This record gives sequence, C-alpha cells and structure tokens, in this order.
Amino acid sequence: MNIFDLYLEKIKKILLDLSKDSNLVLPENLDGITVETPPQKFDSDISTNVAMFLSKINNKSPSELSEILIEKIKKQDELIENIVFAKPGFINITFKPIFWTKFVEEIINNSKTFGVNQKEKKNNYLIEFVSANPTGPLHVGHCRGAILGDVIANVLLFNNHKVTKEYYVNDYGNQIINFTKSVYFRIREIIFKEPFPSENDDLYPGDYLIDFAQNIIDSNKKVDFSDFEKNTDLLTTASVVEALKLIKKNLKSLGINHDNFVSEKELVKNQEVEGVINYLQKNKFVYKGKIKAPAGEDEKNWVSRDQLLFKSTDFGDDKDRALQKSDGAWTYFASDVAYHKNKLDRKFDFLINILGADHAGYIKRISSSVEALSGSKSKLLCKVSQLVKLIKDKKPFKMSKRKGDYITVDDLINEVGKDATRFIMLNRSSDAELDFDFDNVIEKSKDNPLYYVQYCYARISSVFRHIDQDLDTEIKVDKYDFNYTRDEIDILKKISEWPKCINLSSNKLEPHRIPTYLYELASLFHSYWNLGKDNPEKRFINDQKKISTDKLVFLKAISNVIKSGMDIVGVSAPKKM
RNA sequence: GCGCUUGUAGCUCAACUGGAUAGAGCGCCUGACUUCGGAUCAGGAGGUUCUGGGUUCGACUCCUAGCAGGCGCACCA
Repeated sequence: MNIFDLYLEKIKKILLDLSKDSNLVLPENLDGITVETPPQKFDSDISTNVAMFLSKINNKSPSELSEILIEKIKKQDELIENIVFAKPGFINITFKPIFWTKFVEEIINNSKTFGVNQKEKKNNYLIEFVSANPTGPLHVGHCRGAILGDVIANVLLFNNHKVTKEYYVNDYGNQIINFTKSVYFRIREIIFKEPFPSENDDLYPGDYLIDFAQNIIDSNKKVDFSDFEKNTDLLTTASVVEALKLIKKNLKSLGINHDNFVSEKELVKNQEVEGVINYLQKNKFVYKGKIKAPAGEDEKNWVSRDQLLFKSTDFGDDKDRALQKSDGAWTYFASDVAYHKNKLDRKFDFLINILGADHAGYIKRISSSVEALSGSKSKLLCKVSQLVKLIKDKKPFKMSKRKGDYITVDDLINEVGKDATRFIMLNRSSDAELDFDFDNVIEKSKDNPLYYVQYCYARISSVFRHIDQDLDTEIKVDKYDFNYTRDEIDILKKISEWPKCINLSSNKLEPHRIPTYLYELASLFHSYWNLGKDNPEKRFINDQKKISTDKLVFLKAISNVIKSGMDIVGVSAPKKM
C-alpha cells in the first residue's frame, strides 16, 4: 500500500466531483499535484500542494481554496484526526492512530510485497554492465559500475519487472591480440626460460598472466608452443577463457551473477556486423567519407582518409563515426552497433547500459545507432557511474597498470568485505564522484553506514531472541487494535515512504536512494530504542519478559523493510553481530 | 577549442523528478555507560546551495551567460 498514491487518488476524485458542480476549474493535466511527507518540524503525517496548484487558474488564494477542499476531504475520511491549512499553501493531514494500526496490519499481511509498485506496468529489461575487457582481473574501477548495475537489476526485479543481466565480452580487436601475445611471452618464459619483454608498452605486464600461461600449458600438453603464428587461435581463445574465469570469480565474490555473456568475436563471426551495416546502408545512415580533425588537434598530425562512416550527426552527435579500420577490420563501434541490433531483435521493452565515466562520451553515438535502428531513442537508457577516488594514507591513490600498482577486487574483498564494498559504493549518487577512503573503511568500521543499518536489524533480532522467537517466523494476530504513540508513528511514517523510495530508485535508476533510506530508518529506530533507557514504557520487553503485540508487529514491520532493502542492495542482514 | 558531468556546513554527501524555516555523517564542544547488545543516543556551534541574469505563487532543482574541478574528444576498447 502506498498511502501517498492512495490520497493522491482520493484528492483527484474530490477535485473531479467539485469541477462537475462547476465549483472549481481544473487544468487539463493534474500531474503537478503531489502528496508527500512534510518536513519533520510540521507535526502532521502527509501534506499536499493541491491548493497552491489550483490557486492561479481559479483566481483564488490557496487559503480560500483549501477551505472547500479541507471540508470535503475531512467529510470523506473517518481516519483523519486533523487537517489544516499551512502557509504558503499546503494542506496538512494528521491521521488517527487507527490509521497507522491498519497500515501495520497491511504490512504484516504482505510482508514479501510491501514496497512493490503494484500498479506499474511491468516491463522486460535488458541490462548490460561491467563488460570489462577480458584481459585481466577486475579492479576497483570496475566495481562501482558493477554494483550499480547489479542493484538496479535487483530493484527492477523487486518491482516485478523482468530483467536479463548481460556482459558483453570484447574478445575481438587489437587489445586482445596484444593480450594474447603477452600470455604467449609468459608461456615462453616458462618453457624456454626467455625473459618477458617488459620494455614493450603494448604488452600486459601483470603477474597474473603467469598463472594464465601455466594453466594453458597444463591443459595443452601436446602443443608445440615454439611458434606463435601456428597457435594464434588456440592461444587467443584460451587466454580469453582464462581471463573470463578470473573475472567471473571476481564478480561472484562481489555477489554479482550475469545471465548471459555475449561474445563480440561471435557477432563478427556470424556476420552480424555486415548485416547491421547493410541494413543501415539501405536506410542511408552509412556512407564513405572523411572525418574532420577535432578543433584542438594539430592539423599536421591529422591523417585524413576515406572510410565507412555512420551518420550519427543526424541524431545530434558532433561528428560521424568510423565503422571500419584501414586494415578492413571492424571498429569497436561497428560491432557494438551489431550488438545493439542483436539486443533490439530480442524484443526488450528497455535496454539499460551501465558505463564508466571514461565512456560517457560514447553515449551519443550508441544511442544514435539505436535510434537509427529502432526509430526510438527512449528504448536505450544509459547510466554513467562516475569515478571512484581512492584514498590511502590520507592521500589520493593513483593506480598504475605499469607498476602493477593497482587494487583488485580481490584486494578489496579481502580487506573491506563484500557487504561494505557494496554498501559504500552504492551510498552516493552515481552521477557524483565517490571518495573511497581505505583506512577509514578498514580501521574505523563503526563509522561505516553499513554497520549502522545492520546493527538496527541485529537489535530487533535480539528482542525476538529474548522472547524465544525467531524473527523469520510469521506472526498471527487476531485483532489489530493498537494505539501507537507519536514516537512510533514517526517510524511508521518513514516506513510508509518505502514504496516511494522503490519507485524513485527503479524509475530514475538511482539505487543510491536505498542505502540512504535504510540509514534514515535505522537512525529513527536507534533513537526510539534509546528512549527505553529513561522510560520503561518505551522498552520492547517488560519486567515479565513479555512483549506486547503492538510492539511485536511494530518491530516486525521495521525489520521487514530493512531486510527487503538489504536484499536489494545485496548485503547480509545478520541477526547477531 | 568542443562535448558530457559535478559544484550544497571545515571535510564527505542527502534533499521524494519545482514546495514549507536546505538535512545527515565525520570533525569540534557538552552530556547519557555494572547497556531490554553504547557498533547506540540526547544537545550545541557551523549555510549568500560557485557567480550574474531569467521563468514561477514558489528554484539546490528548470532556462541562460560565466567561473572552477573531473572525464572524454582519430582507425584504442
């Protein structure tokens, strides 16, 4: 139950009734009317801007309008205790305690589905995320986008949408050739005792390649590795397999699980790139031409040549984009267009791409291609995850592949743990850069918002332990007839915002709202808990080691929401810490 | 130079897709411990929301012109 939607509908109905009697003029569109929680200092439960919204068109002041509205609303609803006008034009409603009792009953009876936006149209999503090059282990830089994508998928799933999680494997192109050569040199190092050519900047120097090399040697005992050219295919495939094994292991340790891995090489092999380019050519989106040098570029260094171009300028891009390299191979962009055609052919309602900040400039051209292919840009939603600034010893920590000086997902999980990594990476809006202070996260774990929320759940569990119940067992209540106090209603109000939090997180693809929400809820709970020190009435368990039913279901409602939220974020909710 | 993005308390960040007197944490100051588990809580100080204009009953939010940081800008991926 979403009480804000409920009252929004009620108010709209009243407005329509009033306009029928020609007491009220309504604009065509009523979308600007909102029902929301007022700031805490206003001592009421929900609030609406309807009087301000209609003030101008009716040529009446909000206070005049509110008189009529207040009367109507009050007459229709016996659950309202108080309804008042508040400057500059809000109508504030306070409910009787019975309203909140019914609300709790609703939650307890629908513990699994509370928060789900039931009325929303259910869509079929494809979300592509991580898609890191299969050339080595994931590092911290990949983490944020990975977690962002995973949690967006979780929110959508929670909201009853269908979601397919996909990883695009860039196993085609120069990088893969260089990567394979690097593995080959490691193989030679092992077999022929030749030193690795570490001065070659095109090669991947990381030590993990030694393991790859050893694994490839072990599983290809009969192969003669003295000649690279003879074994190129085998080496390429085997190297990518090794890298993917490592990446999948990293993803698993982060709690991430993709449904599909789509290979770029396969797309090229299946002629899907030719297919999509022919299709675009027929529709006049592809031509042979030259690209101009960028404004900042020195003309002398610019080599202009004819090449196959996609007309992304038709869709607002700065310049048209190359599809084919001079050696005839497809560009990364070309096969990515094919990949997006492939996605479109699978008939999803929406495609979501999670990109790193360094790829943000790429959005325009890929969305242009989707527009050209489908006639609709809105199908593709791109979400950029900004950089993570690592801080170690109070100083920014720069990663350098050359020096082998970078922090891998393994390092992160070993030092910080999966739960804290997920919670902190998600805690901020993905649009903003994020400071990740190692020393802070590792040493002073009590300052970590994750523990603050988990502690709330653990405290609730401890109450249930004291009365020999398990938090997970269902509660049966014969009659809901309680009288919650304002302290308790403040928490219930927060809980009533949970469906809204889910709504915003899923519709705006902004899952950082969930940790923020959980923190706020936990904070209210901790405050309430401490009231019990001075006031025995506020304690959950009384002198006879019993708990009253109202408090029992109250706790159950809170823990329900915390658990749902933690599940979506993908972190544990321990009963003991 | 162009594009994208960010700018909110000393620091790190929220702010319900335009609402009320802009909120948290850290840090600083004061208080609550033989704890229904203190990994907690209560209180205090701290703001021209980068700047100038505009739209609006109402702007951190939208438009516009700047300033500052980040990222990107060839056939890399």
